[in-house]
Amino acid sequence: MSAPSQVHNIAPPGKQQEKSAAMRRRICEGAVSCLSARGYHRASIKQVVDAAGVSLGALQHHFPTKDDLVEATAEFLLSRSVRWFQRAKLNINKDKDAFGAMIRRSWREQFTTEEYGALLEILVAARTNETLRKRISPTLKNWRRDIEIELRDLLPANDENADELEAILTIGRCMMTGLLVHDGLLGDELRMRNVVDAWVGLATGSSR
Amino acid sequence: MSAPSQVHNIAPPGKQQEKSAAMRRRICEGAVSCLSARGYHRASIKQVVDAAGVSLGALQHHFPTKDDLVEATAEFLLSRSVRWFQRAKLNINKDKDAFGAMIRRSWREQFTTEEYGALLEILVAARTNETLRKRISPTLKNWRRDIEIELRDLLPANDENADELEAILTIGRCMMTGLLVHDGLLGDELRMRNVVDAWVGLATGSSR
DNA sequence: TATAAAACAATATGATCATATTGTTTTGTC
DNA sequence: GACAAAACAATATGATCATATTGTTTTATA
Repeated sequence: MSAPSQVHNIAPPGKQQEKSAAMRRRICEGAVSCLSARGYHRASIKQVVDAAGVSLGALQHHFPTKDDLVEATAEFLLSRSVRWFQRAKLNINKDKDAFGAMIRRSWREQFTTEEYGALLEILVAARTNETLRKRISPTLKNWRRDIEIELRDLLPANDENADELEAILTIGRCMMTGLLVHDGLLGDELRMRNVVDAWVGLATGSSR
Repeated sequence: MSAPSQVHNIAPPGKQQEKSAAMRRRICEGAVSCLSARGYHRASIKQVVDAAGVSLGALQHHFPTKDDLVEATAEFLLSRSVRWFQRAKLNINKDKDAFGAMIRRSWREQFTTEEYGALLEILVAARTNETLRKRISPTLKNWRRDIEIELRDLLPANDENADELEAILTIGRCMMTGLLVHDGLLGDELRMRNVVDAWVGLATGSSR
């Protein structure tokens, strides 16, 4: 039962671990640009290798299967997204229309990006890939929870129903995702911005 | 300038054309089930051939390339969707909450179906496939226009702004699409229904 | 500094992909 | 019923895919 050497396992952040983490980040970034530019079904391991500028062996060492890579990329993207919301919240003027300002800013800086394009590819691919779906579901739930924690108090206090507040946040998130799928395809960016504005109006009840 | 034989081109709907149309429909239906079950990147021509129970040669005769097949499948799905809305509108009680009833029904019978799953795959694939995107964009625009025509007069007459009405319809459509991507993945159907209900509440202003 | 494991690299493999090719049957028109 | 075109069918081809295999270098610990 005694394990005296385990104390060494706690914090030896040697060169190897740093390099390893940097390599994993680099590969995930390559996967992101591949996924967003070419889509899931054309983002091959070979393409990721070329985009990241690493060898196939290196990628395989860190991510033995494609599902491993995609899962890691999803976690990479979702944790970055949470950090974005945490940082963005600090810069928001909480007095007037904090919620609207945050939604509009997240549309610009979160949804209409390469990163979210890659995430969309992963999410849609996971719909028809049970293995992948099971692997990213917990991460996805945590992401949703963490973001809702950040956004919750930006809406005017609603004593009616906590569920309604959560529904509003879900509608916004899903609406912007669908906007990318439907109208992003047609490329009418002005129209999309107007729709986002209209949603902010409805959600904050500015139209009475 | 005289073209006496052209009169024959107007309506010779012989056996061949009927068979051809039936075959195309059959292949598209096979493509739909493949796309929704396996996703775009795993829905190969071979899989479609097996699902539709036709030969590879037959498929190739009607759809020489995969893009041809996918484009035809998109048109097949979108025209069926428009017909659904036209039919559904006839059965709606126009007096009380016609809009909400229609949205809820379309969620059940349009969005949470194999057909919409297939369409979602095509739409997302088109985001990263310029050729496909250009081919289905016109059809997609017509679909949106036709559906908005059907839904427009179900909302309480809004004299404020015609754009706002269009925005509400867009938000609903995009929200339900995003709901499938985000929450459909997690499989919480009750939650999704609640979100749709919450949206109906917001859109029709029942929460004041 | 010896040694084992981690990290990276290059090439090989078998499966699957979209599509080309070639052949056969069915249909419409004269 | 001859004949051309449309419709369908079977097999072939080259590319690309994910991953297996094998070899080399770097790092950490003893």
